[in-house]
Amino acid sequence: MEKNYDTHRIEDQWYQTWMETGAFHSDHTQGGEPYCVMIPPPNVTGILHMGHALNNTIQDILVRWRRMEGRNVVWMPGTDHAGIATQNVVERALAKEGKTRDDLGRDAFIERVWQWREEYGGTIVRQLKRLGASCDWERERFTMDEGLSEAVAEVFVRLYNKGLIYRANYIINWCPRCHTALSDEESEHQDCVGKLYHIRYPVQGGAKGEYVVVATTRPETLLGDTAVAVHPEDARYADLDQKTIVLPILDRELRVIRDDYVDPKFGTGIVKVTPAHDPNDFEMGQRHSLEQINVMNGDGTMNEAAGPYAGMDRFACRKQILKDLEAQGLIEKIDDHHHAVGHCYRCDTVVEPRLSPQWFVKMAPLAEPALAALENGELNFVPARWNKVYTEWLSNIRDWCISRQIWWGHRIPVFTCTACQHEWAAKGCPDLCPECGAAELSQDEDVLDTWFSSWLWPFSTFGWPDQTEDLACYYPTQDLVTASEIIFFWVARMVMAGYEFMDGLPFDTVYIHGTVRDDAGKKMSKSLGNALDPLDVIKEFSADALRFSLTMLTATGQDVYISKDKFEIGRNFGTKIWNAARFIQMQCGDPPPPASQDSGVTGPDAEAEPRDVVGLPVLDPALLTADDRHLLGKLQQAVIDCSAGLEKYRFNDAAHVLYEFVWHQYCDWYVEYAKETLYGEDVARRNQVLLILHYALGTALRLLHPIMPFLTEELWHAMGYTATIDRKDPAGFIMKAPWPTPWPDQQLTDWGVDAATTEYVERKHELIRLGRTLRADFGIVPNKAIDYIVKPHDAEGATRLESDRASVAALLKAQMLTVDEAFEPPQAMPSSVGGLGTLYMPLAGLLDVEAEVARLGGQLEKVVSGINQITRKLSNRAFVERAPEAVVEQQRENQKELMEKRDKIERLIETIKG
RNA sequence: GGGGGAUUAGCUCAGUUGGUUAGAGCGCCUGCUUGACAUGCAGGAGGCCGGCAGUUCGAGUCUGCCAUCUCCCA
Repeated sequence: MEKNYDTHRIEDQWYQTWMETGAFHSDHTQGGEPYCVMIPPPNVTGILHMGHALNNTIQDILVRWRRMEGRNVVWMPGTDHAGIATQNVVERALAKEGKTRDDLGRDAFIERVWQWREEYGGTIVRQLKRLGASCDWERERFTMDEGLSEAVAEVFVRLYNKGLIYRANYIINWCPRCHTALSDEESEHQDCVGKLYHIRYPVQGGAKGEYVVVATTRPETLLGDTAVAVHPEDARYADLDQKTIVLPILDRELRVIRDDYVDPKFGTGIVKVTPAHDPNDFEMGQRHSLEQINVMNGDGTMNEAAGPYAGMDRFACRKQILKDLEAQGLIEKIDDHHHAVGHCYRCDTVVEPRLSPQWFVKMAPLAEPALAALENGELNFVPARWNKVYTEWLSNIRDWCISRQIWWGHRIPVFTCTACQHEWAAKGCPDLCPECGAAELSQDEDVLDTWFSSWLWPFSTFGWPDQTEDLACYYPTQDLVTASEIIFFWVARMVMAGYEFMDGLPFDTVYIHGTVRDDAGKKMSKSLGNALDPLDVIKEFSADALRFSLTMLTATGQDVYISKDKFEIGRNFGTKIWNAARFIQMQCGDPPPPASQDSGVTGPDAEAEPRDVVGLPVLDPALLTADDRHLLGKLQQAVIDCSAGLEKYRFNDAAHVLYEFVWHQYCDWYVEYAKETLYGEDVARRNQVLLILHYALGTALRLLHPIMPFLTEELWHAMGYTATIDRKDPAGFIMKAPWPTPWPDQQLTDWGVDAATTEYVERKHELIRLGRTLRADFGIVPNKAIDYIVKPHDAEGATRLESDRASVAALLKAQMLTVDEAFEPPQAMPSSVGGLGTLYMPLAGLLDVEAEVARLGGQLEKVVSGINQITRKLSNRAFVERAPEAVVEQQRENQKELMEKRDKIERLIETIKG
């Protein structure tokens, strides 16, 4: 093995091999319980960002883990057509050529978008591959594919015929830049400091100069006012009921209406009503049969109805109108005002509420089963707090505006007969009117919201409306992994579609992960310029490092704060594992492995026997030391804890378990103990230790594979843990190896892995640390050989230590280590008290008595404060009486132990003082 | 305005149903080119667990209020 491993070559090579061998593919003919995950389809215009990296790392962990467990796994990949975003991108490209989409015409423009997609649409998919995502790429889908388009049309026609789709003149969110309606979810509210303009509206027929004051944040909309409103019980304006108001500038006569909507405490308690430009005013207008006057064009300029302002941009108009009102003395005052303003989620333009004919889906009937799914426990969010968010939204659901005034997307399949005006929905391209048989038909010009195809993703991707065998096999899927931002956009709607069209929910668990932020807590975004490009991180650190670091740092559902140096965690860990493996291989004396022809990546010698690290290791209990047993116990615990972490979606816990086991238990302690044996003469012992080293490494590699797929696959082969020499044989892939399971208790008992041994080794570690600290405290360089004496506290410790002397001596770099239960220091010497015994470090020359007393005094202080705490508890009668027996007993034991330790330290101090 | 989340070591964060003397990584200090690894090894310092009440034998953990920061919805 090479001293440093070439991450990029290895990662590229393994991904290619996995792809070539179809390792990610499965279908209904494969055995095993199905396990299916639907990728949240990224936008085809998208570029991989850290959010994607986290999202897909988590999915890949789940998928690779379940695959190793023997499940029949499909991870369905694909992209969505991102109607508005993609159209924007292509329009921008056209603009550079000095053209608009209208110059091309609808068909040519769509052709152009497809071209763009062919050329650039694969970017994010390639990036996901760099990350190591084990998607079933043979199944890759696109929401504009023929099959998915058919599903969209099928669904539209069904809902239309059921009466759940309707067209209405309604106030929608209009993006004046994209020239299209947006759904409520696509209009993002941002807090803005605006102005609240208080404007005087003269009263008709009142005293001269009588006026009322209305407050508005959008003065330009007053041109569309058709009434003013007050609260029905607001006595202040009782005299207004018989009067009318004059709209400034246009001199339109306005009715005074009374409506509950008006908050008498806000502003002056009187509001202007603009039914065509405000959702609340629209509803008031409905209730009072008010005229709707649209004063704006689709591009945000004022139209003819705006009179003198026709043709001006809405914001220019606002300025001018204020100027004009000011000139007429009609501005009462202008206050600063904080409010939330809708912005287009694609282009960040201020959204304009606008009256226009749009298509809607009636959501209430669809929401019912989706709500029930949560209540009856069929559906679960992890973490559970998202249950409430989902429930709230569904309980107050509003109809979904699904029409978009753009060209790129699924065209609304509604046709109108020119002859008889019959309107109907149909799949495909009907030739004749079903009513009158005329051939002159027109199709609705609008296209559907992109999410109208995404909400069908869990079944349309398997060929629905055809009842395919794969659909029957994999639907419903199991886990959905996504971010909270799209619970409304996507998750809830998929559940609704599942019940409506598949008679059942599309997945049972929704894991919601946090948002990736920069280390200042800002959401990472391209426009803020704080984005870390995952591809750069992969280049600098490796995909494995990116994945491990993200996993380790992301606590369940919490936001994760990232900066570049965080990825050192994963890189360093990878290096550590590589070197541990390299060390073991060096001990085996295997001839240097030959470079394979194509990749130059090294593998095991063709002559070498494969090493089985999957089956039960054949260990001779008579040859096992306490350290061996301790490690086996720790390995067992790591297997249990790692699986438990994954089961509970606590990926950071799983990562921590593996990090702690590999780095600290395996490398820091076991490998160091092992060196004594490996460099020694006892061949039987040596083989035993090598077997454990290999076995533990092999098991750790399998546990790590879902998080760090590349490094583990490479080492699996380089270490010869596969039965096949051929690196392209899937049977030899770690990704196909079985997931480690705990040994039966009896096995551990047979090996002598028990609590007493584990505790002994923990205490031995403590003793070694004490010895090293003594060294450090007395300025003795680490490699200077010195003597130590241990005085064990009891006979059992004495026996264990005596037979284990060599291992302690080695790790203490001791020239001689004496175990002596009766030891009494002939002179004052540095010492420390541990759980196993008292450790002495004889020093040549005189000891600084005062300094040593102070040092031991420090230790004593800690112990005494511990005793005080426990004693306080135990002397509390209520505690002893009411706390569980086991807890009290534990405290008593701790107290006893600490007191013994205190006594020993005190005696040491006495001795030294002489 | 409604709802959620956060507040623990200098920094970034764990801490699952309340129960050992509260942990990790990074950073910091000291010493090490020890025959896997300086992307490393050994040792060390560093915490009134945001504040105030309450429940309890016992609170970082549960409840209420307050403060600060953040997100979602209107």
